[in-house]
Amino acid sequence: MTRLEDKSLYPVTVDSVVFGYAEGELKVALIERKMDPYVGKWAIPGGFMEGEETAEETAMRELLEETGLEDIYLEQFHTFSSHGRDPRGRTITVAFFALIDSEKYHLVATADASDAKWWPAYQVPPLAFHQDEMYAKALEALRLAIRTRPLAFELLPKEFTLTQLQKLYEQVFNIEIDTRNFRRKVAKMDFICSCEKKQTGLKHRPAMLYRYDSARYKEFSKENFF
Amino acid sequence: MTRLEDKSLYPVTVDSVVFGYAEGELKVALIERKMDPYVGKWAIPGGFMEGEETAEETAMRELLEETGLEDIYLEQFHTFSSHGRDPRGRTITVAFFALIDSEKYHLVATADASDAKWWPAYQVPPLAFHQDEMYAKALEALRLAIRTRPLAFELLPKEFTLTQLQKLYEQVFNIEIDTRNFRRKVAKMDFICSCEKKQTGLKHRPAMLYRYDSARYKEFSKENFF
DNA sequence: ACAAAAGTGTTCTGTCTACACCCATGC
DNA sequence: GCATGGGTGTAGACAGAACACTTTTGT
Repeated sequence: MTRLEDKSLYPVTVDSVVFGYAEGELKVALIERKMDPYVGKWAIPGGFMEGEETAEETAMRELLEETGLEDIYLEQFHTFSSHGRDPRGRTITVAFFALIDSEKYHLVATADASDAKWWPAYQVPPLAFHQDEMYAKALEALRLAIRTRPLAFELLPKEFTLTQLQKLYEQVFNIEIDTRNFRRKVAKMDFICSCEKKQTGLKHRPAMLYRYDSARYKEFSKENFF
Repeated sequence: MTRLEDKSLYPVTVDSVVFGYAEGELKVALIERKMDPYVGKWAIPGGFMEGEETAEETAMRELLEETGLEDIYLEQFHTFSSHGRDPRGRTITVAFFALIDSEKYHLVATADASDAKWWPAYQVPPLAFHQDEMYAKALEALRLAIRTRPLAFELLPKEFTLTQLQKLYEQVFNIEIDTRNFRRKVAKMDFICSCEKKQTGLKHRPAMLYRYDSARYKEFSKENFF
């Protein structure tokens, strides 16, 4: 039986591209690096796998350490093994995207980060570690995920308006959607159901609130979601 | 600057689920293990990343070593980091699926494999290393890839008939397709074009041969392919 | 002439698109 | 009453589903 110790061993890092949605805009959480390499540069949060952790555990730990985010939807989208990404040497990087209702959480810079903030998803600064390709892939993966599965709701509060949902799709896919056609389509999806109450405290006509019902979704089975 | 040597280091393996298509059936290439662990069991071909290889390079090297396959379409679909897959200890496993016209290549068992053969994709034996979950994910990834991108052609010879293409879709998605509707749909895709010649040497009416034109596909841009 | 697979059209139904105005609320 | 965003219907175009017979070749 071959021994694992005889094999090449590699440092493994886990990065998480965290998407949020606030003020009608798709956002991404980036941290400003406190340490070398790339001190002072903006980067996708992440860090080294340690001990017996799985990649998912590393992702959650690093997010908590660097941004204060917790209890967040995570999904793996690619593993990078090319050279030249980290000047200290080659790493294997498992990349995740994450989704969160960013109105609810503000980012807290801790540990390795000197700052952490939400950036507009279509105006990100140049990233450390040549993460620009990773970010582009994350956006693609986000679009695919939201087109094929009911994940848009992870970016919204539990109770949301149809206008919020529509604006979210418009942001994610960078398109304009006709309101009437959109609402007709949503009406057919009976897992998006009315809370039978309205917004309050606004200076205009209040909208009906809706919620996503995951149990009802399971009955419903279509190839494409949006 | 932190040093990479201070970090936890992990053995990395790369596995490739190779799909083929022959005799009107979707197939998968498996190897019979020559060595412990799981000696004599069937497994997805793969092995350890070595030295400065990227994951793609490892995948190609292992495929050549274990099955004799070369020059094959490869695409990453998931990275597994859970415990309990290898009795020797925890590994990080980057998984690929691969596509090949399996009529053209016969498998050759070499190195770590005592045998290598094409199995019907819907009748695979129990797999070593708890790879059953990996195989299920690979099938899902294959379906997604073929639904959204023109990859079916990787499984066919350069020149193919529409009946072959239809049967391939039927196999991959486990559905029946109406011939007339299928052909009408294909007719609209002008990147699937006639070679203006027919099959020869058959004992029945010969079919027109078609080919995939990737240059024309690039013009054509639809969200879903099939 | 027969066996075997190739190839072909029409109708119906449901979904997508385009498009403009009235409604409810706070101030 | 006005500013702000919420909410609604219809007609035409297009795409997907259902369905059965004729054609071409080799033997």
